[in-house]
Amino acid sequence: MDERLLKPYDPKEIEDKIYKLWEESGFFNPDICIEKGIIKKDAPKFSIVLPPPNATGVLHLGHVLEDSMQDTMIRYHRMRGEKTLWLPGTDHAAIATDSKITKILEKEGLKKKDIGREKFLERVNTFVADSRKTIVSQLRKVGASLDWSREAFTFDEKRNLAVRTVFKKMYDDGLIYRGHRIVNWDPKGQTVISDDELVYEEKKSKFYTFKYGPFEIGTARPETKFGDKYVVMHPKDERYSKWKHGDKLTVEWINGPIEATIIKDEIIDMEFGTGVMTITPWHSHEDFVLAEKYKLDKEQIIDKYSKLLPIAGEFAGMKILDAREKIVEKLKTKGLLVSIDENYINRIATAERTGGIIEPQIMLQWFIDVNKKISSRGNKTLKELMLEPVRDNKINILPDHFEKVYFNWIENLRDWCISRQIWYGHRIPVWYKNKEVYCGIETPEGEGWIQDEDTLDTWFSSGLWTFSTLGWPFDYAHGKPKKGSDLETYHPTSVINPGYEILFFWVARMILMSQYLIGEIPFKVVYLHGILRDAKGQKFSKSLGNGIDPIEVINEYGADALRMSMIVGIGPGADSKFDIQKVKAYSKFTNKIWNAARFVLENTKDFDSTKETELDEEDKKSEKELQNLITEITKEMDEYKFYIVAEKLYHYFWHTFADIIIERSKKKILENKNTISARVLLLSQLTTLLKALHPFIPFITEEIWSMMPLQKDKKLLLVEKWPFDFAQGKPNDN
RNA sequence: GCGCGGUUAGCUCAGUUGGUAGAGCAAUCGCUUUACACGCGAAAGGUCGGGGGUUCGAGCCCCUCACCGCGCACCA
Repeated sequence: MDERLLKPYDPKEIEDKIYKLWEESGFFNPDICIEKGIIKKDAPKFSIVLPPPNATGVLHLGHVLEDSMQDTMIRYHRMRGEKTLWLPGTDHAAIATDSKITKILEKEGLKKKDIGREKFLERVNTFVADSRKTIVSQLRKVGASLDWSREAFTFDEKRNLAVRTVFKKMYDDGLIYRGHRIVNWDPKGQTVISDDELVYEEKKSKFYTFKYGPFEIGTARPETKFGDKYVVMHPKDERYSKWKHGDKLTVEWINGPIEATIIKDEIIDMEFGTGVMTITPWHSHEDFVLAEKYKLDKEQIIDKYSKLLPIAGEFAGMKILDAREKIVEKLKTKGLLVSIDENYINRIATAERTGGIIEPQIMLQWFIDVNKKISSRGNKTLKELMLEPVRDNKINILPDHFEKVYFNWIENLRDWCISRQIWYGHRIPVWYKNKEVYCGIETPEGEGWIQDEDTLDTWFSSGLWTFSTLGWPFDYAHGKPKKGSDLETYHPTSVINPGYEILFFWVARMILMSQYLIGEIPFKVVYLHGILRDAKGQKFSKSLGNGIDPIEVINEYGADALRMSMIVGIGPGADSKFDIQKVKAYSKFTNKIWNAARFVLENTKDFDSTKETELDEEDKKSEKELQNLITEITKEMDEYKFYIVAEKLYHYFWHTFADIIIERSKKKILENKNTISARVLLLSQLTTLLKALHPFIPFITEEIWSMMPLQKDKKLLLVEKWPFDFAQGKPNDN
């Protein structure tokens, strides 16, 4: 017997070695599989692009969950003999990375502004390069069978070209425009962010009621009220029926009298407060809409640094939070304060990445118009292009109920603000010279052109990921992928497997970009996974200090055990709790497999299974039972029910193969009765089970496979055939 | 306010088209049985959140209530 089996199972000893073996075989690359005759050239294809981890940090357990699922799918399809591509990459994560480096600099006592754009970007690039190396090595540790020859980065040369190309096309189609709109300004990060990057926090705050001429108005933000000169009420509110739309009156306000205008609009909720409000169009989204509707004046009150502007008079230059109480004090002195409600719950918008309190501002920014009809796409809007494939089931979202969530998001979608005032990211490919504006893929010829300072929302480049990774440049002139390119072969991809929290950020944007640019869906199935929490059900976070390094877990229990714990019992879209006990349990399972293999190999040495294959009745029955299981799980694999398959295999291996079949064989061998039948069955079952288990626990199955006394042209288990004959619709005979 | 999940054994969760409730972990009892004590065997544990309905039959379908979680909108 193989010496390796004499020792107890130690994953640490074999996993790195096995991964190297796989990598050296080249079989992660489908081209090599075809070249070496492993996979037929005309085989069906199966492709997944890895959701690129942010190049700001290290892999966490949530990544491992994602990677385990995808690797399981990829390995299953590769074993089915399909042209299987799993494409790796990392994400430059513009804002997240920019703010991370800014924080690191701050610790060194340096300010972004002081070191300048160029130096800053150098720092970022060094950091990102390191981070990417770490991530890549971690992915190997998990056993991810990614085709490293195709590794991409959302901010490398090719992806940058893709970004510029798409930007220009959208610009030429009039989908990208620059304009003054109300946006979410993050004073802390000093950039604009999109609606999706907001996080709302509920906070108890004071709600003030002030006298405003004959009316009483409420506000939680007195510091925005300096320029309020429009009083809005519901046209049907009888309390105010004596006032007509457009009436003017003079009211005493913070810094003296103001001429106010009455506006009647149904936006007002008569039940709320006094049923009267004043508006601040520059710093409130709803007020802005109203101001646009009636063409009202808009005036800026607060600057980019959250300080009051000269309109605030004596308060000018003060930080808004410092000014608030003082303004209230002044109004009180003037006899204009009516009441203060201390128990008001305010929802405050904050920036996801920096935590800064958002100040709505009217600013000149770049947007993508989601409601403009696109002639090259059958006069459909981007909204429609996003909606249709999901509605028409060309794209299947799992679990199903997220389709409703997706529709709900699209219905409420506004134009997408894509410009950011940070330095790290794809530069907007627009140049200015005096009043001339040039948008192009390359820098314009001639002197004096100055490029737009802004960078793009990181999700702009992420949105291109399914196709920017597959053989860009694209045949732009014909709007088609180039012949024989990866794009033609592997797009649309088969599955995308992100967490549901980025359904809008990413999945929707990929559908938008792919539908618009190449007129094709980016993927057929969206298999959403849930959030992985700690054993108590809390989110993993730095502030809680509950992070667990996956590499430490792998070092202790093995990647197989960790992977198994991430698959079993975790259905699509379901949040799950990480419990080290579960990993421990599956490390026992790998140990069990190891020992069962030891028994089988010990009892089948010098045994030629090809000679005599007659099984006795009970062994035939067992063989049939396993075949039934294979048929069952093959169907379930195709239905994305990995969480059930993994459990069934676990259960069969342990409680049927080990507990019944091995025990029965001991008796037969001991009594020297039907020993051939017993041995044949042991080998055949182990062979089938190793294959079926390989997508889930690739390391240990590969290691045992290498010791199996099978035919001479034995391949790596990685590329062995899945034990089901799809042509005949029944399990393979071994 | 609109919408979506969840509530099943002490814990974590499965439960496919409705047909006498399942797994893992934990806990109990007994085992050095020659692959494995990271083991083996045995037993124990649930009125499937409450109420109502459809059905010969409901964890599963319908209605309703409660609690937990999430998304979106409003928030003067």
